[in-house]
Parts: sequence; structure tokens; C-alpha cells
Amino acid sequence: MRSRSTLEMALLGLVAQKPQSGYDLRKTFATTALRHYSDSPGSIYPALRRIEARGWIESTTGKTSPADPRRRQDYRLTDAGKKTLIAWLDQPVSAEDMRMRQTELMLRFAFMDGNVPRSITIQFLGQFARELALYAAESRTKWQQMRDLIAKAMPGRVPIHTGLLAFEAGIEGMETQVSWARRVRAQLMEDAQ
Amino acid sequence: MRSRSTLEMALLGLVAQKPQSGYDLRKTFATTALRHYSDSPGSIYPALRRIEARGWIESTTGKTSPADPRRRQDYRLTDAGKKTLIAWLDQPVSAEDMRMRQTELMLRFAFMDGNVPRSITIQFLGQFARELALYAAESRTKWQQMRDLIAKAMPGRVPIHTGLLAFEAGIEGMETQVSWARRVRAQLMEDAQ
DNA sequence: TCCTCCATGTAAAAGGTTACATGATTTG
DNA sequence: CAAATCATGTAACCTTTTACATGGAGGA
Repeated sequence: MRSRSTLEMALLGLVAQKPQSGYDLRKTFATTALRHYSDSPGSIYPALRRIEARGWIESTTGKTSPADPRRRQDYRLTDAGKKTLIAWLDQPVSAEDMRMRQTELMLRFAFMDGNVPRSITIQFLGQFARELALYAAESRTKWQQMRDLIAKAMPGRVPIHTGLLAFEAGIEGMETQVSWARRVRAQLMEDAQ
Repeated sequence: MRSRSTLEMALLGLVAQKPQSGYDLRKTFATTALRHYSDSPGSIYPALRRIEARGWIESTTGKTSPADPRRRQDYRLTDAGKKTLIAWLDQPVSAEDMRMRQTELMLRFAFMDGNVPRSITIQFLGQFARELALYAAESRTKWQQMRDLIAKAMPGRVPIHTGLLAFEAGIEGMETQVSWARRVRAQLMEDAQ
């Protein structure tokens, strides 16, 4: 259980922005860019109870007694939760992260606002761009090797191979993200002055 | 259990390319662009047995008796497996797929070679580009609305907001993929003549 | 009154992760 | 012969998915 599920961190990040209920969070997952998380009650409510049990969030229950019917419960971040969130946000970007947990890295970036100083965000983008550029370059090399291999196997013919083309799509996506990261980093540095 | 796990489909697609063992497949997951799948034996061997139980693959076991120690088992696709694979590949690209299962769509594309006629691949790319362009445009609109909202909240100041910037990264990635799909589609159509 | 939305809950099943384990074969 | 690699297996744990369920509040 090395890294906490990103669902829990997404919940923590959202609650940090504004105290809200499980229902509110479900709506966010259903309607925003976070829609790749399930908005099913079977994932969100248990996850909320897990992180509440760890002391990262607290709820102001509207219940008057345990027998009281289900009422809206607003969760807010505790100090411990804030510390956990910051620790998650403020980590170096490793090559391993880039290869295996790219969406988690973007999630971290998205939640930095208001939780870590701008300098940390700028540092993150620098590391992000560097690691991603390395990965993209390495992938380009592999891609060329694959292409040459295929060309050798079918000489005289233009090598068209959907596996290779899909790989290319991925590499182009990485290159776009490198540009994005460098541009945004420059923007943030300028803004900080 | 509406959609089979993509791990099973990835296994099916790889075995379709060439009969191979679980160990070979693990190496592929560990070293290629498919590395976001786990190469752990705890996921792959059970998955292989599941799809074997469904009759989609067969193994030529090297065992002489059940007591024989573990030996390499090469799996190959059955006719039923081939049919399942083709049915998975040859589906329309829905807006829902685009929003929730983008990586699965790319996986499908990557495995089309040798399994479906080129015309199906071209058709897929057309639908893929159309749906993705729609999604990207819709996201751009939402992005502008968010930006205006933030600008209104902090007047006079350039709105810098990591959530918004992360969203922008996603949109730029989509736009890159749209270009890729259109370019590759044209390439395939030209090649077909 | 009926329908929709608000708001949460639970249980079963399936799948993946992690960790550990076994033994053969190849290589230095 | 020791170490690395080949090759598969299993068990505990955790999370997610799916499906079903409860009950209040507000509007047509």
C-alpha cells in the first residue's frame, strides 16, 4: 500500500477547496474534468469514511440522534488532512511517477493552488517538464527502432502498423505536454515578479 | 460487468499477434508502452486462466503429468477468441467511450493490425477524430467559462489557477490527438489505393 | 399524488496489488 | 556451484463496480 489511492487524494483536494458533502463531491466527479473517477456512492462514501477515520477530514453532521434519518454531512479538512495533502503535493517528480502515474501528477498540479507556495508549483513544473522531455526523447528512439525493424521485415513498402502509430500518438501527446509545462512555468515565474 | 477488463483484451490482442507464454506477456507489460499494466504474476496468470476458461485462448502445456513442475505454457488464440477480439475492435466510437475510456480506444486501435480490414481502421479513425474534436471543443467552452468566472472573482489580476491550467493541458492533448487521427487517417486512405 | 432530486447507506462480486513461494535452466 | 533468469502459483488485502435500498423535500 505504498501510495494512497488517488481517489482519496482527489477527495482531500476538493474538500480543501471548500467544505462540502459527499453528494457535492459526486456531482463534481460526474460533471467536471474529474469524470474519470466514478461518481458511484459505493466508492465515494466509503472513501470519505476511510479518510475521516484517519483524521484527515471532519464532518458536521446534521443528525440529532443516531436514529435520525440521513442528512447532509459537510466535510472539512483538518490540520492533519492539510499536512497530508501538502506532503502529497510537495514531492519530487520521479521518472517512475512520469512513467506509471502521469494522471496523478496532473492531479497534484491541479490541487496546488492555495495549498503550496507558488515557488513549489514552479519547481514542480520544472521537474515535470524535464522528466517528461526525457521520457519523450527515449520513446522517440524506441519508436525509430521499431519503425526500422518493421521496415526491414516488409521491404519496399511504407511501414504502416497501428501499434506503431498508436505509440506515435502517445509521444506527440507527451511533446505537447512538455511545451505546456514550459510555457506555464514561464508564465508563473513572470507573474511572481 | 458491462465491459471486460482491458487487461484481458490486451492479453488477447498480444496473443493474437503471436502465441506466447505468460512470462513473455509479463515482459511485454514491463518493458513496452503497455507498461501502465502491472507485470505482476498476481494479475496476469489469473487473467490468462480466466480467458482460457472462457475458451478464448488455449495452451500447449509442456507438462507430462499434473505433478510435473511448472513449465512454460504457450497460449494461442482460439477461433472464439479471435471472434471476441474482432467484436471488441469493431465497435462504433461513442461519446461515452471518448469521455470515459480513452486509453481503451487507443488500445483498440493499436491491435487492429492483422485482425480487422484496413477499411474498419479508417472508419474508426474517422469516428475517433470526430468525437474527440467535439469533446475538445466542448471542453474549450467550459474552460473559457471557468476562466471568466475566475477573472470576475479576482478583478484586475491575471487569473492564474492551477486547476484551470491543468484543464488546459488536457485540452491541448486532445487537440494534438485530433491532428494525429486526421493525419493518420489520410495516410491510411492514401496507402489503400 | 407522483416524479425528480437530494443524500446517504450496504452487500456481493470482481479485479488488481503486494508479497511470498517453488523449482528449473542458463550463465559466469 | 552460485547467481541470475525463466516460469508459474497462491493468498491476503484493498478498492472499485454494480446493484439495490431508504427516506426527505420540493415542484407540477
